[in-house]
Amino acid sequence: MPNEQLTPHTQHCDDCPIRHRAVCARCESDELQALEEIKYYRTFEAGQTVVWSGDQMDFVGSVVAGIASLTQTMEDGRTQMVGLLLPSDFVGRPGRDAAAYDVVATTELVMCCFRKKPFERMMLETPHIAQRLLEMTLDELDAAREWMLVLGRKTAREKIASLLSIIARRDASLKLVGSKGPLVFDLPLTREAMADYLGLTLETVSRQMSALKRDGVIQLEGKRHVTIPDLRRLLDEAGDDNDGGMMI
Amino acid sequence: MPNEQLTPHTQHCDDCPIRHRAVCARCESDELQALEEIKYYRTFEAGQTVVWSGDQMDFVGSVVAGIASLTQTMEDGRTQMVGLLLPSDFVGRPGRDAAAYDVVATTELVMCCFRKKPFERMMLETPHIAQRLLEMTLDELDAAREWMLVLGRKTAREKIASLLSIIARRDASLKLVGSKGPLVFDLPLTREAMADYLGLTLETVSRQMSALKRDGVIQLEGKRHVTIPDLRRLLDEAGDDNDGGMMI
DNA sequence: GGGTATCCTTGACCCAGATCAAGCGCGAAC
DNA sequence: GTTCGCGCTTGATCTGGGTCAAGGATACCC
Repeated sequence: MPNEQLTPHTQHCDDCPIRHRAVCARCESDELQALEEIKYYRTFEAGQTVVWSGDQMDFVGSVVAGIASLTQTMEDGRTQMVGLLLPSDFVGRPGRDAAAYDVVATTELVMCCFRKKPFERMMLETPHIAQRLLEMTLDELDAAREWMLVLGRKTAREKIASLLSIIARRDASLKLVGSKGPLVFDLPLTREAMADYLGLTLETVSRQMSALKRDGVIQLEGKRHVTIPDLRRLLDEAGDDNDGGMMI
Repeated sequence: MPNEQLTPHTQHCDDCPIRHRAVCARCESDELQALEEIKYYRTFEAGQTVVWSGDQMDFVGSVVAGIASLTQTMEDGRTQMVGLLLPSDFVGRPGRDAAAYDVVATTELVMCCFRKKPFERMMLETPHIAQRLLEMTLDELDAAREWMLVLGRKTAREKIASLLSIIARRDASLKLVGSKGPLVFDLPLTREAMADYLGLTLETVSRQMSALKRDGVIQLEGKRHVTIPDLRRLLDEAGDDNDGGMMI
């Protein structure tokens, strides 16, 4: 049963929801047209694997709607999520054949894919694409490094608060909500996925979520619906010196 | 008292030791000449800070010799190293004014700096530079993600083994040593710096180094001089499924 | 209605690594 | 020589988060 919100975007770049944020953000209309010729859409259900680490990848692409995760696994089964892919994020690496990570659809997912070879050719000819990809990759590198601080030095409580504030912020930015008033959103991750992202066990995630609820930092309805009455407070709990200015 | 090895490289790009690996790797000779006009060298002593997080940065540049570290600090003093910058690695982000991290010289350090504004202008005109920077940034992103697995899921012993194998490998690649025979190198990091990189305390680092020595995985002369009799063994200890093929 | 599967919570206990503390080795300064 | 300081090691103890185990809540299916 395909979600109504997810199906309409399978046509023209002009009315694509990620038009101004994805790799194609800087493209002129003729460049878009060229992209349109090598693109195709794919959808995945929650839980489906998009690519397996080590597999041949003959496409790269953008997340149009939904959330995917990038995961690394050790032989003994320990796993670490190394990236959360939100709408407009880029998947795959031009110039590389095999996928370096497992990519899994965390929610229902729509991707705009480009055949790899033609895309690589276009990158050489179209500076606008390479420029935008560089910018996005630098942003991701910053995010990865911020996450290294979370993984290496923060307590379980701070880790949870960090994750919640990241999700709250990007949610507010998508909904274009001002920074005033309580933030409300649905957690797109299971407790286990949160644990994999934070380098914790799911039991610890559950306990700390309960603790933050008990202390009034968050409110929970059901297991997934979260209200943040005071973002400032949450950011303090996360240990961020950051003032929470929506810097997107 | 400047080190003999470090001074000679302050002249022409042609005999620069990182000519074929740095941002300039793909540049033609005319492009190099343009770069040469906006470049200057700076040297730092071990322990000196190159830039403070948040400070205005009016240059970007490459590490020519020595090692620098990228560090993030929380208000309460907890610190996490988020990158180890080796010769040819790039420092700074085009299009950003303020430094996002502290950059500290871990050993004596030589940097080839470019004035930021002219460099940014060149990047737009010279695809070879932007292309190479993209490639390097993607590599760094992979390294950061590999490190997220280390920080999030590995034990102290595995963390130490992971760090040693990274240093051993890049050292072998610089010295162009074959993968046969024991690897020998000097640790460029104090125990405290290792701890900051690995998300551990320096006591734990010390204990695990002693344990790896006791178990014959490494040999130590003094505190810094390390011999790896069997790289395969070290990689097993690191929990890497990786077969250690020198992929540089 | 009952069965069962998934996701989550909570409790009891344990252990890897943090913390606190003492002391070693060695080079530099005097 | 002695003293100092720094980087490191090692021991004793503590504790945050892991592990093991037992349910609870909700949804779906028969």
